[in-house]
Amino acid sequence: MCGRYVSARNDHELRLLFDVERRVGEALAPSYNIAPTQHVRIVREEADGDGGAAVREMRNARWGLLPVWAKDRRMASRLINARSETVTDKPAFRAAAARRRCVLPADGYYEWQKTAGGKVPYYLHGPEEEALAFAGLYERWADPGVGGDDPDRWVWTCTVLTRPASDSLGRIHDRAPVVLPVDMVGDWLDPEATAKERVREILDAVPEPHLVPRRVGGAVGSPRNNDPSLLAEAD
DNA sequence: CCAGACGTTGTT
DNA sequence: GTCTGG
DNA sequence: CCAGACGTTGTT
DNA sequence: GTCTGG
Repeated sequence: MCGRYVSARNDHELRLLFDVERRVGEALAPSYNIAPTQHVRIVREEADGDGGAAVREMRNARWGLLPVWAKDRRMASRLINARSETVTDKPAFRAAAARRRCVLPADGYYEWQKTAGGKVPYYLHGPEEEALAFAGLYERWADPGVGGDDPDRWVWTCTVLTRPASDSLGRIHDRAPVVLPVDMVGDWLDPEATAKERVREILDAVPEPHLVPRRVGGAVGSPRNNDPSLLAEAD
């Protein structure tokens, strides 16, 4: 699965990598230890009302989806992942699966392998440390505790899709994030693709990612630790 | 009809 | 919001 | 995901 | 043990 990840490139590099036309909101610092509920960068497309090309934008969102009906923020930390097998049907996700798909730019993610001796953290990353595109969903949640004219009323939230882990990754953990190949990002973000069958078709076409595991130190456990040394191989 | 859930992971 | 369970 | 808290009363 | 916060 994916409960902690790394997105260490700056806004400028991500804009180039993901063909982002506009940046909405303030730049976000790179992070080597993103935890649920924190702000992350997402890439999405805003449909052009006149049938023209959609505008691809990058903005910030909180990690942990809040469906429109959530009464408060507490649900978010349990909706950090959505199973790709059922995402088009589950009440919490299906509206977003049809109309609010996004990508979460990443470099890799952390996974804790359960062993007899305890939990062992790994960092899983792309070959050649290439950038990854996690398939995600987002929502705009109206905070009932904030007045109707306050811009803080609208909270953008997001979640990462998961899938069964491939055999090699399965030795560490049985679920993995859905990683989109570069040439599938456009399909995933297309706001015109709203049919459940089309969304399923795209997901079913995502190939198994080739990710490289690296054992890392225990410091990654605390979200307060956040620097490049977290990625270093442990002995 | 209204009330209550709506999710994932992991562990048992 | 929408579905399920009572 | 892991880490860290987990409570009340009353007073400032 | 279980929930909340990051």
